[in-house]
Amino acid sequence: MDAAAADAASQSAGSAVGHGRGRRFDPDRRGRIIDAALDVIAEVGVAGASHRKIAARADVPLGSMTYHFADMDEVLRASFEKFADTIATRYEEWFLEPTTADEAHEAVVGLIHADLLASQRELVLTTELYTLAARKPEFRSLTSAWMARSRRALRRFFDEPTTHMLDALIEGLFIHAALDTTAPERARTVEAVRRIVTGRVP
Amino acid sequence: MDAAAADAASQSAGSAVGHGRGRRFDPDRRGRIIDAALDVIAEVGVAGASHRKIAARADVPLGSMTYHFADMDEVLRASFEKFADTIATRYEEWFLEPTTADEAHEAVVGLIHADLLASQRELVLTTELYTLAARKPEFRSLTSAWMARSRRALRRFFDEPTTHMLDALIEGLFIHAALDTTAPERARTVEAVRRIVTGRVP
Amino acid sequence: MDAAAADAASQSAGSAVGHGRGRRFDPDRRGRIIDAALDVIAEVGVAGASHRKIAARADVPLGSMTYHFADMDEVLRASFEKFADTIATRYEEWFLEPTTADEAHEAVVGLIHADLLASQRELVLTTELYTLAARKPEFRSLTSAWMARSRRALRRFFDEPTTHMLDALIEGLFIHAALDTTAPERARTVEAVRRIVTGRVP
Amino acid sequence: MDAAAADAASQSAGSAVGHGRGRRFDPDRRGRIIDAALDVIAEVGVAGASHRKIAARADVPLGSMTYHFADMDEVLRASFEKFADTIATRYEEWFLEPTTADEAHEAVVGLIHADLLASQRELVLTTELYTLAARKPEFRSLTSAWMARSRRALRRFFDEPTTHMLDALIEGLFIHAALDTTAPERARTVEAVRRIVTGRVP
DNA sequence: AATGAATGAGACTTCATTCAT
DNA sequence: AATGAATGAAGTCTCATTCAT
Repeated sequence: MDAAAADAASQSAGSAVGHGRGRRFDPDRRGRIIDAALDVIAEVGVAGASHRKIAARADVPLGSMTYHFADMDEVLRASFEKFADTIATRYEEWFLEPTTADEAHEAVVGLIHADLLASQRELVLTTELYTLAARKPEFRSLTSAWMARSRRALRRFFDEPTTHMLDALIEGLFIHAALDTTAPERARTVEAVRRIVTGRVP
Repeated sequence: MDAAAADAASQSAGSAVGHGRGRRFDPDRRGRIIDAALDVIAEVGVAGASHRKIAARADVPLGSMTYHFADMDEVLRASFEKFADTIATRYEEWFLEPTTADEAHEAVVGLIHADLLASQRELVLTTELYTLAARKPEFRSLTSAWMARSRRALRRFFDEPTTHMLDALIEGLFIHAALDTTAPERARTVEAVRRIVTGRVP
Repeated sequence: MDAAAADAASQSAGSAVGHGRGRRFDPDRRGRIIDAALDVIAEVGVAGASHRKIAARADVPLGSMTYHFADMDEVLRASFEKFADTIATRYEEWFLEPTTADEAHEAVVGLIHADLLASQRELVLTTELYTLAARKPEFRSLTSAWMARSRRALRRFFDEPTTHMLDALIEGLFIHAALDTTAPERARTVEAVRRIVTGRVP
Repeated sequence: MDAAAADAASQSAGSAVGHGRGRRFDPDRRGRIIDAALDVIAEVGVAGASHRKIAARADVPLGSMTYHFADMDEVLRASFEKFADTIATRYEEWFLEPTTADEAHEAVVGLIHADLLASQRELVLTTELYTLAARKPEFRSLTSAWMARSRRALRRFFDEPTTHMLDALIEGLFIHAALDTTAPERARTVEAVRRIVTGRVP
């Protein structure tokens, strides 16, 4: 279907405009390549992603890949930049709603048990990014900035140290929920968050 | 190297004649391939690992790879099995020393700030395994078993729910310490652990 | 199941006899290899057949292949020898029944429209043998002997020249029936045989 | 046809520069690969043919093979398409000359005893194609179309049923002549054709 | 007599990148 | 500015055969 669509497009473009060359104006081709890259990575991993697959998915000529991005690393960087931005934005929006610390507490629990856990795609992309960042320090600016935004969102409700602890706890609960074969218990999440949040004085 | 291995083999064979089914020349070739695979993965990632590279590193013929492992996935599975076992064992040993909850508390903090953080290799291998597990459920038995062993080690000192929370907190602190560009503060780790551990009653 | 069966067999042999070695008495191992080879060739062609596949199908150790047969060509030769013999025998039996030329005429038509056409396996093996014989003269002794037996069966009812013509006609009708996408018409077969058989004088 | 078109294209490209899409360096590379493939198949069979051998024979880089053909099956299909077309064309030309049924009768006999039999290469390629068609229905469109063209050539001289019978007889005589170790007798061929052709009334 | 272990060669295929246009 | 064609390198995997037992 992708191929057929491409054919149809180039043919109709050819007959209508009489230009011979494929699509002339494609203002967001770069953006489409990035979206396609994330799709491909979600499906086959950074390990399995290739110029060809991404180009095919984006319905873009293969030569276009190296035209827009010097090499694969640049594709990865741009893609994960967008991914981290998307998730961080969602995170921020998630914490726009609550107004009290108690509501924020609820929101944190919900974050782990409702939202993120649901999406296989985002779990995979997140761990792929972590792997990249673990290996290549230049990707840590992405993870670092992402964490900073997460904490800023929490900071509205909690003091600075609590924010850090809570952010780490969320991370750990999320990872374990995702990679453990036994389902997490919500009550435990509630309690853990409570301990971090209210444990201020011994 | 081949020569050395062969020598060793023939010697051990010599000492225990008629042992029965011992491999003829290279008794631990499988094991050496696994070690080599972990080295290669640590260096270039699952994405960059290949039969060729692993075989070269293990100093075995290329054909030996698919003789010992049906396909790449089997190599990965065996390698990460060993890796997870190694780390889990170390974790257990780490918690053999403390005898009181307070000492255990210290040990937890030390775990994050002293030991694991130090090793780039282990950070990388851990995230690679997480990525694999995120994508392929069959790898989750590894991560799941690993987590179970970690919790069992903690269980000597803490009740069941606290064990779970603490384990998740450790995970999160570890990940954030590794992927954040700003160094973690030890005091915050101490305090976070304290809140989880002593937060038993509101 | 093949694997399971093999396991079970070797285990029970081991525990009952305490011999350690795999099956001791396997008087018709050669024959089983040949049968397996024909199965494999029918499935994946001479092109796709390999020692490994045949050994696996025969439930025989790989090393057993080169023990019983010097090389692949010998396997092929023995296998097609058996195949040609099987088919020729069936052919002979087919012509044991008719007693008059008219009945033989019927039998010829039935041969093409009922029997051989039905079996995909035999069609495939036949063409594989023809291909082998076309390329390697040493396989022509097989095809030649097969044809001779076919003609001898027909010779009971027809004179020598007619026998040759009829045999060729049967071959051609069979091939065309098999490789044409439009089904053959029985009436035409009947008429063709009639012309060959009764066309003795102009 | 491919070859002709390509030639025309490269010539016109030379005479009318800027024609647009002419291939850059090797206008009929695809065609040359096909020819090489037929050579290789004729020599070592479909079983022995490989990308490497064909590429070497065509003097093109190995990577060029999968660039022009998605996989080996596509190479085979294109090659046998060309082969069947070549032979069918020759067949048609062979029957362009005779004008009477008697001359056609002569031509049929000559076909078997003079022309096709002579060429080991064509015998081999023919049986290889039959083998392919026997196994894979998608190759039967080739054999089927080939037969249809043969019959059309005969149809000029004989009625429809006779055409079918004659075509099958030719096939059978050809196969048997090729795969029998005893040479066929021309007189018998003459007589067989006569019986089919003149056998109209009993 | 028989076989499990082992391996180098080579199978098909995918790939990132170059190049001429 | 943009791209279709092309290719050498490397990918995974299968194979026939050898070898020590």
